Amino acid sequence: MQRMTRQRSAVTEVLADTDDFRSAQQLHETLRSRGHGIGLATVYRTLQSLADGGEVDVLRTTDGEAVYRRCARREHHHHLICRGCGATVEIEGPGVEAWAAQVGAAHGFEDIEHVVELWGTCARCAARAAHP
Amino acid sequence: MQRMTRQRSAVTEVLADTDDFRSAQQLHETLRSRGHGIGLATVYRTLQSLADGGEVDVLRTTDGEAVYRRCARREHHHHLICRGCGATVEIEGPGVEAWAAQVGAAHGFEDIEHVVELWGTCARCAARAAHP
DNA sequence: GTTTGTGCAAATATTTTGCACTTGA
DNA sequence: TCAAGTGCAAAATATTTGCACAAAC
Repeated sequence: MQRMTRQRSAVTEVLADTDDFRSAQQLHETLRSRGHGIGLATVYRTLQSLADGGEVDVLRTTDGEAVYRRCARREHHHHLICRGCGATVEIEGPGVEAWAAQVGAAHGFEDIEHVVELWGTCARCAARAAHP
Repeated sequence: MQRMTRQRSAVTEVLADTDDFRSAQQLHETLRSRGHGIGLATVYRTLQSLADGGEVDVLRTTDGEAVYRRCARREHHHHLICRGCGATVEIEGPGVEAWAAQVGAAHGFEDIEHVVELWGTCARCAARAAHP
């Protein structure tokens, strides 16, 4: 129930080529520029399916756009992301998982999920901003 | 440079009446139902201005909608939010601030900002889901 | 009286969906 | 074969913006 199509492999290939979080639109542009004919809707559908399968991480930028990334670790983890270029570092929050579950339970909440992400400006982008 | 209009006070009043995160659309509906004639655009503009002034907290739901809430504490803090009804509990992450700044700096990032939010289903919503 | 705020409608932007057509297994 | 995937255009959402008008100070 998951066919390997030309489009699906093109998407995973592009995702494999970068370490950064990218929006569906950006990925679509990249795909087109590499000569793959692919519809924007298909990019969205594929990303959603990859996300459902846990093959990519999804998160929201501060202005609500969804960004995607294939992640090295399959276990749940967190990121430090550059607002300027999307460069990403996988990080781990010591004890975050346990803390989240415990705090949630303490207030009678179920199905706890936590969002822990760090945003900043990476050294390169900071330098570029300093002397443009 | 910040006039107190009928609309602005209506918005802050509604925000004062709830402890939960609410979307601009929900707030607009509430306002209309209370008889305040107010445009949706004005609700958005007012919320943005309140957020800029640090008078309300803004965050994004998993599906990208912005939700707003007037918060008890002015200092930066975190929340445990019910996906069902928006009920919110203010929480504190012991050492989160320091941890975020330190991790960011360790990777050469500047202007570090962190997003730490817990989402779950509150007891009431869980019960409602169990026997509808 | 001037400047800021508002309403409405139109513009943006992002993501989803209906449907006829392709294609992979 | 034939269910699952795709493209395109249209729809649905969420939010922003231009502009004429109203209101606050």
